[in-house]
Amino acid sequence: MSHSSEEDLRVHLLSALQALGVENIPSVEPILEPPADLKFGDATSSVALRLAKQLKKPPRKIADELAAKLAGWTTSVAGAGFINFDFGTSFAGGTIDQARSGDARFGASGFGQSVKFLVEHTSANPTGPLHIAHGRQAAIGDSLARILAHAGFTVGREFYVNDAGNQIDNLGKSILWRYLESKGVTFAPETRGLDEDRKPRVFLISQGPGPKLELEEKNAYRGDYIRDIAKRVNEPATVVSCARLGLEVLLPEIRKDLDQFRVTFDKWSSQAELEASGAVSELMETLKTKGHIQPKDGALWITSMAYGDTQDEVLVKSDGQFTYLAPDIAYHQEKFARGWQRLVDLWGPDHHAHILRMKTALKMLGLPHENFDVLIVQYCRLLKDGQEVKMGKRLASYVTLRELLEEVGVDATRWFFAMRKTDSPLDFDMTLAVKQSAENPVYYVQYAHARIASVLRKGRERGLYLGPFDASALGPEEILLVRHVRGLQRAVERAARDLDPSTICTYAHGLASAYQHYQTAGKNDPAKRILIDDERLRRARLATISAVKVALQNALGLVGVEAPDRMHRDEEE
RNA sequence: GUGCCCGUAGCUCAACUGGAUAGAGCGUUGGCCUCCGGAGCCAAAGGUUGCAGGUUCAACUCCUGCCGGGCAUACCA
Repeated sequence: MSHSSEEDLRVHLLSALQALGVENIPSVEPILEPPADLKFGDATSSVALRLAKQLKKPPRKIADELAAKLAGWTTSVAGAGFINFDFGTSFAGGTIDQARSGDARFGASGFGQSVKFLVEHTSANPTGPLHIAHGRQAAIGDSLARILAHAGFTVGREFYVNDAGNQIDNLGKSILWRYLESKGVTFAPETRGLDEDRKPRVFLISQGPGPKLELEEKNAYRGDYIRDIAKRVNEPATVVSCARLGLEVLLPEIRKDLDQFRVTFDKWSSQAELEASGAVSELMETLKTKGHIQPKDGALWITSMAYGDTQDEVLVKSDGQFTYLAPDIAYHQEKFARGWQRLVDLWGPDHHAHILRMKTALKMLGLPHENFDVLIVQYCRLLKDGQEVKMGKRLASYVTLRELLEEVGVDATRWFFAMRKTDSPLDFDMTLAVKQSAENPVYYVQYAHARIASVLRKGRERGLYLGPFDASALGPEEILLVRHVRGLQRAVERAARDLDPSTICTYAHGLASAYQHYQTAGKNDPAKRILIDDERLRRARLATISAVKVALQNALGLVGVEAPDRMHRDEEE
């Protein structure tokens, strides 16, 4: 019982291996692993399987020999030759203490070694309200930042504001268009030339006297919010002044939505400011000096193909304007310059092809491109009444994040977005989420937390003692639960390593399920009730479930979901 | 054409980077509330992990080749 840590076991196991005459131990690592199933024990080793060839003995025989040399440890040999270790009740008791005293920090880890890790996400064009695809990016990006921080990284969260470029010009034109309309100016469509798809380009042209405005129809923002902003336009109205007004109105709205969604940022980086600082021009000079720029057809291209990219791309258009790529490269260069050691961006699937381009550009600049990752957050299909709702910023009808939150709530929305791997498309069935909200998986986890809170509450109401406990009173059912609790740290580390918040959802659901099973067992068997008369057992059980409560609360917190102490079902009909 | 991603139960997805009997939810069928919250639990049914080879003690996982699907391949951002 004196041996309680994995480190101790590892040391013993190593000497046991040497005693068996094993050479080159690194070749059979890992010698200790988490068990495939928690009922097997606290740790497991499959070295015997890997040593069979080297030692020319059957795995089970090797396992038996190893186990015999591990005096003081509770071992069992199972399956093809696995050695399982049971660390006993005092170890479990220690985990409970850690959970209860660690509180919000429980499950944290030194995995990240304080490496400075910057998460850039959402970065929606400030040309309209956030819609569902942005919501998914925000949910995943924010959860990822929370997870990385818990895993021991020093984390920054940044929103890149695309407040320069064509789309801002189109925003200004769209507002001016609606403003002029409200002043009685009429617009007539006019067809001119062909676009890249060989379809006619249609322009809206202002008629009659007064200021002239031409707006390509497909570039027009048409939402009602444009009309609302147009009502606030002051003279003299220009495309530039309208664009500025649009940004002044829309950015705070975006911020407000994200705030309500429990998503916060440390910095809002402005593309316009970046360009004004001269960083983009400097970047162009650097690339030219290094010989990575080539003029073609009046434009300036980055010769990324020479660095293994699949194609070159334009940085400066023939009209002298930057494409989005030039400032974006400068922005990433700046992130490293500000001291961030690892970068992760969350992008929409339409940016897929640009991952390689950005990595190549960073490589050309001599920056650590291997420390730059992009998560493609796949589109989210919104279903309503069994029909797919078409989305798109330039369509008049789409569902905004705000509308979604009003109908479904923050908790369910955040969970739903985080529960799937980022790279897989997601079907969000709104009708189901609203009408049958009780079946949403997030409630299952929250319910487990509320049930624990309820039992603890009952205990207090009856004046029962909830303090220190005797770990030796922990039974197999409690030990199993505690092993689940202890798994939080590992789940956090995995999620951080894979940059995948869904790992936490899977973990939380598993823990909730284990708890529901545990508590329900007491329904059929009074000897298994938590609030049992036997004080020694009762204290140990209350301590166990309060540790489960901490783990559930922290796991939910990592994906931005609240852990309520009470839940009330809305009666239907 | 090229480059990425994906084929696992009727449906939506897991499977802790190569380990033990491939697991959950929804749906279907059958049980469980005088009792710590039934938003729950238990049980049944449902699988040749797209196909064919290969690597090895061990393959959903790695390699090769097919088949099928998705996305991307603008002087837009």
